[in-house]
Amino acid sequence: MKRIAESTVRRLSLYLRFLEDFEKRSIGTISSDELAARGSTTSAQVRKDLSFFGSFGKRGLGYSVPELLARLRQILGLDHEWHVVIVGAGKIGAALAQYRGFSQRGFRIVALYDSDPEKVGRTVDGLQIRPMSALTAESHHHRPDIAVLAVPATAAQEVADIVVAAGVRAILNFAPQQLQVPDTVALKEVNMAIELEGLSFALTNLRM
Amino acid sequence: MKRIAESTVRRLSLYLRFLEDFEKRSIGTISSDELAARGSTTSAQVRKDLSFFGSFGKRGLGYSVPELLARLRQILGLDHEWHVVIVGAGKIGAALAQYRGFSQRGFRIVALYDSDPEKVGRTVDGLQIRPMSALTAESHHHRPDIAVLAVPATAAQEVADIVVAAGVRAILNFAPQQLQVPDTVALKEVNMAIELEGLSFALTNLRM
DNA sequence: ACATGTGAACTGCTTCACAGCG
DNA sequence: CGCTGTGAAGCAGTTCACATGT
Repeated sequence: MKRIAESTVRRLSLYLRFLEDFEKRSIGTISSDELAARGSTTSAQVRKDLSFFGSFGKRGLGYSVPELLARLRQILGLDHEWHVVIVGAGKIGAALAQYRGFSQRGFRIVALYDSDPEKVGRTVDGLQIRPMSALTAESHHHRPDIAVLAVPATAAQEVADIVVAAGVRAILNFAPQQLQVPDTVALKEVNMAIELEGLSFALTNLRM
Repeated sequence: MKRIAESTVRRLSLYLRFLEDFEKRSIGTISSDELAARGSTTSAQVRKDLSFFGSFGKRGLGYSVPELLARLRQILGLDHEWHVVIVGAGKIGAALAQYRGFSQRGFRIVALYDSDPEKVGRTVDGLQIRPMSALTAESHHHRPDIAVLAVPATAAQEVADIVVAAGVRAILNFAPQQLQVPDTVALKEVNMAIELEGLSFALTNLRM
């Protein structure tokens, strides 16, 4: 299979959301034009994105909403449950643990870790915070697929090494620190300060 | 001035961080090669990125760390303070309000709003939560440049319209909802569920 | 001699435009 | 006839390679 651009995958996620909405409104068929209008893209882009994975539409008619929905879930790997561990039970880690959007799409949070003895043992949304030192051993049982890092920048690389050694194959990093991981591990960085700086740049350079 | 790619701006933010680190370690001069090694990019990329804004280096030598630092701050618009309002004082909004990374770079949080009367009046990190209904009037006083939205998806567009009408010219949106704003307003979307789905895709399609 | 700054080549994503099929 | 699926064209971002300046 050909390599798929990250931008394409992002759009597939968006199409999935729009289709869920169309399904809720009992719309059975949708054209690439209508899907495009909902995101801010073009019908050609929609068709091209989907064409990497097969031919799901009917010429002259469009796409069956339930069928395309099922296909997209399958393509994105959302047709089964993923096990997620969150490392760092500070404000952000705790907020993520409680975020409904995750469980809703089959991301099951199997454990929450923190190295601070003060926090260990407390409960967040029905999940007891476990000591960081237990992560490796408990991973044999939980078999996490994805680790979400919400730790201080200074600890991030060390934690990343630990979760990778524990068998995690994907990392979502909220720590403001560029991580190094083997290229067998998928990595996404979310850096709120960098987003704000992008806005600062836009404010400084766009207008005025 | 030529249009600058978003990817370029992101890298400038990274260079800024690396330079701060070099400065802390009292390194006075740095080559594009050394900067590139720190991010995961190439020296040509570093030089090209900087070349959009001028010639800051000395041939045969490299870049002066303090000088390039000052230039980057200026380019990114970080040489003065921005006023930020946060809308939504739930878990994520509260976590953002307390996040040190913002104030550290000159983003001053001037107000925190919520429409829930239960939350209004409480204090988060020294900031009293104000009722959403007060946003427009208080904006005459606070003059916010940037709004951070941490509200439910269903409220996001309505809130965006309100803050735009109140004079905000940049929005950082954490709500899982694609926003429509006039093209005079800069917009960044942070969607954690979409990042996770990108990892799910990678796990499903990379290996196996 | 060495590292920058930059046109030129290249790579890859997006848009176009139309043939193909229901 | 309408809308998909897709090669081809167009465009934007990255990499190359070297002339230039210190």
